[in-house]
Amino acid sequence: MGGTLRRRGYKLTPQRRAVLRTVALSQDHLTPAAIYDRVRQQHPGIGLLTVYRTLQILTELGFICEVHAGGSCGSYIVGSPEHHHHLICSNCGKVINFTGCNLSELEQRLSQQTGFEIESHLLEFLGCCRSCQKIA
Amino acid sequence: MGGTLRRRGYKLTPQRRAVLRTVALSQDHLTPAAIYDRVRQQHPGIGLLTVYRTLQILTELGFICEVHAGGSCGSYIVGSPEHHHHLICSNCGKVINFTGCNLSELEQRLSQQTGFEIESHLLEFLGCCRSCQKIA
DNA sequence: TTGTAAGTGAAAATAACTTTCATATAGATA
DNA sequence: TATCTATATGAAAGTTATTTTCACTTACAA
Repeated sequence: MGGTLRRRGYKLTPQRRAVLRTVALSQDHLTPAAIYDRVRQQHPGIGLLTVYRTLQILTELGFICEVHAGGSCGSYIVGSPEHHHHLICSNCGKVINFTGCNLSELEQRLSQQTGFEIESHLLEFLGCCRSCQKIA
Repeated sequence: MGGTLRRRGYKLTPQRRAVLRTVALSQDHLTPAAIYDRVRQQHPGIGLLTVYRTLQILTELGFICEVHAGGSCGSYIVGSPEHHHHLICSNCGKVINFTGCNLSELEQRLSQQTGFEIESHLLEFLGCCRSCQKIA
């Protein structure tokens, strides 16, 4: 983490470490406010503003990802540099990362049909995880 | 529109008609505030609150869709009852609807691998439309 | 035509996020 | 290791987005 930050001109501060740690330790996606609450338990002085700033940088660097499906807009989950997507439990918020979306064929078709130059895609699945199925 | 609303216990008011009309006439995705501004030109008395409420109902009924990709969270575009997805121009915001996402194979694989019961998916492409390519 | 469930708009409240700025600190460099 | 400076921090205030409450109004079923 330190290396990646420094390479981009950012510094590795205890606050940033704490924010990433908090997101990484959570199974489910968290809002900035929820992250703030958790980080404060270990790091009482931190400001919500620092959390916002840090989330932005960590997203930019690919350490974390924002999720959208199921009203989760503006929540964050730990990420990985490789291209991947999210499968989100609509009940408990648990997120599973997966790779192999295989959308290049569809992208080509769309590009041909519309003349768009395709840059990226957003793909998320919403479902009910095994433990929530048992409860329901 | 009226029939669908009534069937669900909603009423067809001039405000609702105006909001849908505004979204439907736009090529690109609009925020609630932008919709409010446009609707007000034809319908000065309308409140922003009514716009919010209407957007919620129209989304629920499938007349409009919310888009997410490229920081467009909380913007709306006209929709259609059939299953479809969006291709969004990252420059001008223009949205094209398309069908045939063909994700059932991937859904099955994920379901098997994770035990999730998959409910839905969110798929959006971001690109640069033909007219914006010329300008750039 | 009338009754009523649903809808509206105003105002205020809350939530989400950003700006500004003085102070503090990571970490490069001497 | 000490110093220096670009970057980061936190407090406070400001802005934007969204929701709640409530008294009044209206669509539309009977």
